[in-house]
Formats: sequence, structure tokens, C-alpha cells
Amino acid sequence: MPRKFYLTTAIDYANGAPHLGHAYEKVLADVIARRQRLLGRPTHFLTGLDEHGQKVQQTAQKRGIEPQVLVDEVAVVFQAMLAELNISNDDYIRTTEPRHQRVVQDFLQRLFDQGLIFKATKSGWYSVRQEQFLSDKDRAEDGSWPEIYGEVTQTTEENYYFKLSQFQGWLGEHIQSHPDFITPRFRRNQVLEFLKEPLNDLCISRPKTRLTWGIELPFDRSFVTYVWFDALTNYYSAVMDQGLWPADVHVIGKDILSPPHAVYWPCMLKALGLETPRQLLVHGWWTVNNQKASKSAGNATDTLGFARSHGTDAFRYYLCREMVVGQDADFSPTTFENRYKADLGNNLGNLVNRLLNMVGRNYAGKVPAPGADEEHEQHLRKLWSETLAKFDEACAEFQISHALEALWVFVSALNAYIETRAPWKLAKSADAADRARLDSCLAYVAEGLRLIGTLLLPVMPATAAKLLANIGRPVPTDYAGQLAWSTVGTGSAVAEKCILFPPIEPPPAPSPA
RNA sequence: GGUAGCGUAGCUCAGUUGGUUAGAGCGAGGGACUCAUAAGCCCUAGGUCGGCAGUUCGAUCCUGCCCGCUACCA
Repeated sequence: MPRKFYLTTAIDYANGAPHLGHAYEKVLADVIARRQRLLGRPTHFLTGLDEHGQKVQQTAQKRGIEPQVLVDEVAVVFQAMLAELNISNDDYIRTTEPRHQRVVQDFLQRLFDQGLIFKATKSGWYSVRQEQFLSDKDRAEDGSWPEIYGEVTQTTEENYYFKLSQFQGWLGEHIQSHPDFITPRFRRNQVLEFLKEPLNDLCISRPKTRLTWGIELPFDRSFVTYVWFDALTNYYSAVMDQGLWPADVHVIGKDILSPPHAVYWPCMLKALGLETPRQLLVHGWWTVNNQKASKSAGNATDTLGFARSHGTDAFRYYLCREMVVGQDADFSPTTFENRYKADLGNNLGNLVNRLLNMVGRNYAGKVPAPGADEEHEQHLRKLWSETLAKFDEACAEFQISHALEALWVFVSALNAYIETRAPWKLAKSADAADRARLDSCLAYVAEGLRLIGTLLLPVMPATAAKLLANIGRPVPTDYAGQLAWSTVGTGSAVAEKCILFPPIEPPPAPSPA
């Protein structure tokens, strides 16, 4: 039994509604997870919710409810999004759960006992409104404090710190000697750049006088731990009893790469004598219509509506196809509809229907055995092996968009192959050689579609399964033996008609924003 | 201000370890066909490969400078 492949997304912060960024990260991780499972690798896929902290406490206060009540509500909403996107996570961790809090406190106590957590006094400028210390870089040009900070006063506060600086040398070497630790490569360079400056020790606490909604420090109950020792620990706390550590991949956004995931987390683990995760997969951000997605504009949440209007799988396809992992990408209704109509409806969906109709008409709905093996057929088989190689290579680097691009070259080739063979003409011929060509044409398109559907299972699980069902093939649970060109489809009973991607009338255009 | 990178057809981008005609997809125009979700297929884009200078027999790909943009950092 191979060791399980363990991957995670970042846990979402329980303040606000799910938006495109949340959705994308889950879809990307889900595609990786589903593909690993199909490749025969037992997989554990974790996502979850980060529920402590100031903003949650404040929001709860404003609404006059307990923070726990608030996060229980938020958890329902976020989990509903996972269900809607057909995310196959095996577990969902919430940082208010005892199983998590226990581990966080254990971590803190162990580091405290080792002398790696110490208490220090910090004095400086403090914004009461923002409840945070300010530094000189927060000042306006003229040296004054910007309006958003409200009253700013000199304050002195005691807090606990983690001796992060002690691990700087080790971390630099670790990143140097593990070139794949941070993917894509240019993100890694940014972290190395960051490490050229000396690290400060990390403040890990807040006094309860300022913040109560958090996990208490086990060695000083008048403080709670703040942000990273709580949030990052979820990756470990969720699986510590299952022998899954270290994680193979943490899927994260570029905003939390440096320093949290690339610096704090590895150093925390090192200090605790635990292994570091194998890889951080860093994705970019989405813009919407080339504008920064913002809560106030609501544009980032509106995009989730496409999953409902065009189907979850079309939405998943679009996200995967449009974003080059690592880069930022733009979500626009126009490109969404173009992809839906062209890639999905016209190229793929229509191809399926072409096949079904012709098999129904000429072979009573049973896929024929291939007959002629001529240049066109040989070319198609060769193209498939090239496509598969490219697809695999791209997926190994998590470049799902490139993988799909390569696969669609093959989709187009099947459409072109039909034109070349012109089965509607072959069907009228009395020549036995033409009959053999017709056999091959439909057998080959059916086989091509089987392979396409199989490869698409991680990206569009339901649609790919529907495709396979409509061409009379079972849905594989393992890729072994499923991805090579074959004749397994011979004799399969195909459906009469199948519209995988029905035309969607665009909603009446609202007045342009 | 520092570091890295980018600037290629209307749009989104690929590419050339320097070498005869610089590519793809989408959009747009044209054509032949009809199995199909009015889908699919074929043909057409002549774009100073950001600007200037240099290295070279020869640069879009190398070097320098300039302009514009982006990311990370300060």
C-alpha cells in the first residue's frame, strides 16, 4: 500500500462570503486530488476554515452573537460552495474544533519548553481603531497618521514571540536544496530574495484584553495565539493521527506564500522536529473584467453564478483552462461564454452527438470494430500518444491549462478526421473498402471520445462520466490500462442523443458597470 | 528606490540554444459540405516581434541605454 498523497488548500477565513478566489483554489486542488486517485495513488484531500481572530470577533459583536454562532453559519456557507463545485475533499477542518486546538496548544507548549517562545515587551505607536501596532512606513507623506488609523498613541505591550530568526540559515539552505519546494519557480526566487534580509522573531500572541476569540497559550492563559500558529497548524492537526505527515502539496495563493507558508510554517515545523511539506503550489489571483475583485463591487461573488447557469463542470473547466498556474487570470463573462460555446459545446459536445447519431443510423447503436487501418487512422493513434504525453507532463507541473490545451488539439483532430472520412458518403457506398473505412471512422471517434472522457474525469467529473455513459463505456476508477488506444469500445451500445453542453441564453445584459 | 520579469497579428498568448517564407487559439472575411447543439471542416491576417544604439556575415531571440507595464520587496 503506497503512502497516501496528502494535499491541502489554504483554509478560508471565516469572515465574508465565498468568492472566486476561494472557488478556484478548491477546484485546482480537487483536480489534482482526483487525478492522483485515478493514477492509483490513495489520496487525502483536506480543506477547511480559519475561524479565530479579530475580524470574526468584531463581526460577531456587531451582530450581537457569539463568535461560535457566527462561524457555524459561515462554515455552512463555505461547505455549501464545496458541494456545489463537486469538491472531493476527504476532510474539513475547522480551527475551533478540539482536535485542532489541542495540537496548537501542544505545539506552543513544546516550543515554550524548548525556549523557542519567549516573552518580550514592545512599545510603539498603536492604533486603537485598527487594534494594531504601526510602524513608520504606515505614516503618510507628511509624517502624520492616515485617517483610517483613528487615534494613534504610544503604547507598551507584552507579547510572546517565536524565535524565527534562529532558523533563517536552515530555511535558506532548505529552499536552495529543494528546488521544487516552491512552485512555480519565480515565486521561489521571491522568497529567496526575502530571506536576504534578516528575519524578525514572530509575534504569536495577543493579550486577552484586546482579543479573546482565539486559542489560549497553554503557559499563559491571559493570552491567545494569533493568526499563524493557529491557522497553519491545521495542516498537521487534521492528520496527525493518520500517519499522513508531511503533506505532499499545499495549494495556496500568492498572498500567503511569503512569509507565512514559505517562512513561518517550515521554521515552525523544523523547531518542532517535524518534516516540512514537500511542495507549495502557488497560484495567482483572479481579476474580474480586468478589475480587482472586490467585495463591495460584488463582482467576485457574481462569478460563482456561472456554476449554476452553465453547470459546475463548465465552471471548473473554465477556471482550469483560463488560469496559467502561478499567473493572475481574468474572469470575464464574455470569455466564459466563448469557452463554453466553442470549446465545450461546439468542439466537444457536438462531436459526441455526431458520433451517437452516426452509430445509431449506420450500426443500430452499436460501435463497430475498426476496419481499415490507413494513414488517417495511424495519424490519429500517433496524435493520441503525443497528446497523452503532453497532458501528463503538464499535469505533473500542475499546469492544467496547458494540459487542456493539448487535449483540445486532439478534440479538433477528431472533428477534422470525420470531415476527412466523410462517413455520410461512405455509408452510401457499396464498396467493401468503404465499409471498412466507415467502421474505422466511427470506431475511432468512439475510442477517441473514450480517451478524452477518461482524461477529463478530474476536471469535469460528472460530465466526463456522462460522456462515457453515452458512448456505452464504464467510468474507470483507476487509470491503469485505460489511457492507451484500444478497441474496448467495440460493440458498446451508445445513447441515441446526448447534449452535454446545451446552448445557454445569456441573461439580459445589465447596464454596463 | 531595490530585485525579478514582461512588452510578438484586433484580443489572449506560444516561440526562436541568432540564420531562407515569425506561429496557435479566439474574433473577422471567404469557400466547399451536411453526420451534428445553424455545430464541424478548409482558406485568408502580411504583424517595424516596445524604441534607439551596439556585437555579428546575419538578431525578434545576445549587450547597453530609453520608454511602458507587472510582481515581490523597501
